[in-house]
Amino acid sequence: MHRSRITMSEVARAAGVSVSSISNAYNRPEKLSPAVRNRILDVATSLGYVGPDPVARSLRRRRTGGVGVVFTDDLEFAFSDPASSGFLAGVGRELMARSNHLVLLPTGTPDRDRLAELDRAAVDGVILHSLPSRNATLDLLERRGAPAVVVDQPGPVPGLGWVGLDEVAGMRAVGEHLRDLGHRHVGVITSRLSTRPYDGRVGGARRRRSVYDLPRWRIHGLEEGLGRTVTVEERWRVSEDDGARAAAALWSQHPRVTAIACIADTYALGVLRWARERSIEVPHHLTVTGYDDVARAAEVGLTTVAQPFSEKGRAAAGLLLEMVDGVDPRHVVLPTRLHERASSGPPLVR
Amino acid sequence: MHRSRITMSEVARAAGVSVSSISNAYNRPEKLSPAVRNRILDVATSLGYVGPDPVARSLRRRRTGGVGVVFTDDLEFAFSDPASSGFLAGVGRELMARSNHLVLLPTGTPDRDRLAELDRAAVDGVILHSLPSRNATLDLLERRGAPAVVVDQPGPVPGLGWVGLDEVAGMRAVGEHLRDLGHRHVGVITSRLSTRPYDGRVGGARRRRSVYDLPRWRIHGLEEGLGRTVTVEERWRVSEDDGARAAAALWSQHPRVTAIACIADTYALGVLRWARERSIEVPHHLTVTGYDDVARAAEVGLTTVAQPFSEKGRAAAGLLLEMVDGVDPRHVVLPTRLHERASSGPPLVR
DNA sequence: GTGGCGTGGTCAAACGATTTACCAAAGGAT
DNA sequence: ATCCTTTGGTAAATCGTTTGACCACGCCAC
Repeated sequence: MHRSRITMSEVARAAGVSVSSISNAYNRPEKLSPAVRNRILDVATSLGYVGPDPVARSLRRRRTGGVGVVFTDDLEFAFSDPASSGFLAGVGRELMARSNHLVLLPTGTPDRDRLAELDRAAVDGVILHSLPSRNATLDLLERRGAPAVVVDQPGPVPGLGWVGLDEVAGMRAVGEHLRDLGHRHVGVITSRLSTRPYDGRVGGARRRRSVYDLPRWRIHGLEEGLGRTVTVEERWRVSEDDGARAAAALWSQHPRVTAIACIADTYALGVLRWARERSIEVPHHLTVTGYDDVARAAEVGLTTVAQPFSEKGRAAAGLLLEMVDGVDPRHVVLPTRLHERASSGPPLVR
Repeated sequence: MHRSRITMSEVARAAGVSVSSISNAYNRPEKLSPAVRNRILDVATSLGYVGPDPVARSLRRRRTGGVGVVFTDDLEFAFSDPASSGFLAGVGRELMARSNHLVLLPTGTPDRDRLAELDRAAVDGVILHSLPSRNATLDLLERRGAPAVVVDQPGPVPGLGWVGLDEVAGMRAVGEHLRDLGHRHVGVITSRLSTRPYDGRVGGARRRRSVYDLPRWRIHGLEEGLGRTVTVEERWRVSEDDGARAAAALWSQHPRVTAIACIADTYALGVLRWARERSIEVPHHLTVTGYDDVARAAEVGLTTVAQPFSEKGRAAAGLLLEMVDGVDPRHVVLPTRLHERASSGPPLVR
C-alpha cells in the first residue's frame, strides 16, 4: 500500500547503515551478511516499515507488476457472464501465480477515451477482450509498441500477442452434427453483427460488413459444417438478446425450420424456455444447439460447444507476461469441443 | 501504460519550454496561455508522447488512483458467484465513475502473505470482502492506518470503513414469514461455520465459535424471527456445499421438518432440485427459502431475501475514496428485502 | 611485500513526473 | 515616473527506490 509514512532512509539511519543496504536486505539477501540483514529487518519491523514503496520501486525498476484488462462490455455483464468471468478468472489465476496483479481498466466506449485510460494506468501491458474488430484501438496499440494481447479477435495482429479459439472448427462441428442428423432447414440466432442495433433477417451484405467477428466466425463455421452436400434452403439470423423472442419470430416466419443453432448458450437457453412454454418438444419437434457450454447447459441437456474459458485467460496472461519480459509476440490457438446432449436429434420425417 | 519511452523533458526540449510547462499543459491548463499549451500538445503528439507517466505521477502525487480488492475465496468463485460478482461490479462501476481503477489483489490464504501482497501493491487503499472474522488481517490493517474498508464483517472496526447489510433483519423477516405461515419444525442449511470442514449437526458451542460471521448473523436473525412464541423443536444445520445432499440428510433424519431455510440461494436451488427429483411438492410438502435473490431465484419462484449487491460495492468504493481524501472512516448499513414467492406456503396440517 | 580475489558495503546517479517559490514583463492606477 | 497587480512561465527540490561502479579489507599464494 502506498502511504507508508516511513522510508528506507529512515530505516537506514536507525540501523546505522546505508539506504542501499536496506534495499539489498529486501531485494538481494545474498549481498548482505546475515547479521546485518537481520538487524535491518528487525529495525524495520520495530519502526513499522512494511517494505519498499511499490510506486517508487515501479518507477525505478520500470516494471509495475500489474496487467490491465480492458472490457468493452459493461462490468455487470463482464463479471456475471460465465464466458467473461471464466476468462477473467483464468487471467487472474495466472497473474497471481506469477505474482502480478490484475487491473481492471475503465472502459470508455469511444475508442479514444479507452486508449486514454490505458495511458493513465500503471500497468506493464494490457489484455484486450471481445473488442469489435476493425478497431481503431488496435491500430493505435500496435503503433505504440507497448505489450498487448488481444483475445477473440480476427486473425493475429502484427506486433500484438494473440490468443483465440478455433471458433470456426467449433461451429463447424455443430454444422456437421446437424447435417448428419438430417436437418435441412436450419435457423440461426446470433448476437448483433454490427454496432447499430438491428433485428431481423441478416443478408450477406450486412454479414460481410460485420464488425463483431466472433459471431461472424461462428456462423461461417456453421455454414461450412452444414456443407453443400446438403441443400440448405434458408439460413436466418435474428439479432436479439432474448433468445425466446428471437425463436418465436423465427418459428412463425419459417415453419420449415427443424433446428435452431444459437451462437451462444444464452440464446439457446431462451429458445428452450420458449419451446417448453409453447409445448414444442425438443428435440422431437425442434433441435436446439448452443455455444459456450455454460454451467446451465449441462443441467438442461443442451448440445453445445465448450470453450476453455479460463485456459484462454491463462494463455493471454502468460503471453503478455512473456512479452513484458521482452519475448516477441506469439499467438496461441486453443481447441473447442462439441458436447452432444439431449437437445439435438434427427428432424421429424414428414 | 508504463514504458512510454519518451519523457516530459524531451517534449520540453522540442517545444522550447520548461518541463514545468509541459506538466502544466496536462494538469493545469489555466496556468498556460492557450497558444503555448496548444503548441505543447501538438509537439507532444507529433513526438508520440502519450501523457505523463502514471507511475512517476503517482510517486510525486502520493496517489495512485488504484483501489485494491482482496478476496479470500478463489477467483473462479469470486467472479461467477452472483453475490460476489455483483459486488465487484458495483465497486468497479463506482471507481470508474470517479476515474479510479480496480486492482485485484492476490490472495494468499495465510494472513501474513495476504498482508504482504497488500504492501506490494500500488493502491491508495483496499476493500476487504468476506473475510473470516477474528481476523489477524484486520488488526494489522487497523494498526497500519492505511485507508481500508471492510464489507460483510461483524460490527464496525474502529479506524476502518465499514459497509454491511442488515443481515439479521433480513433473515429475521424470513423467520417471521415462516412462523406466520405456521411452520413449527424448521431445518436450516448453512455454509460452514468454522474453518475446518465439518458436516452434520451444528451445536450451540460450535456455532458460537464460528469464525464466519455471515452465516452466524443470518442464523441469528432467523431464530429471532422464528421467535419464542412458536415452539421450535429442532434447528439443524448441515454444512455442505451441495444443497441437495444436505436436504436429503436433513429430510431423512428429521421427517417432521416442514420448511427448510437456506442461508444462500445456491443451497435452496439444490434443495428444490432434490425435491423435484423426489417428487416432494413445494410448497405443499415442503417450504424452501433462500437468501441473496440470485437471478435464478426469480425464475424458479424461490422465496428469498434480496441484498443490493452492487449497491454494497458502490458504497464500499465510495467510502474508501472518501477516506483516501482524508475523511474519517464511516460506516454504512444497507437494507435487505424479503421476496415472498411460490416456494413458501403453510405447512401440511396433520 | 606485492598482486589478485572475493566479501560486504557505500555512493550517487537515475527513474519521470509535480509543485512551491520566484521572476520578468506588461498593464493600470495614481 | 512610481508602485502595485496580474499574467505567463521557469528553477529546483522532492517523491522513495534501485543499481552499477567503486572501495576497503582481509586473506592467500608466490
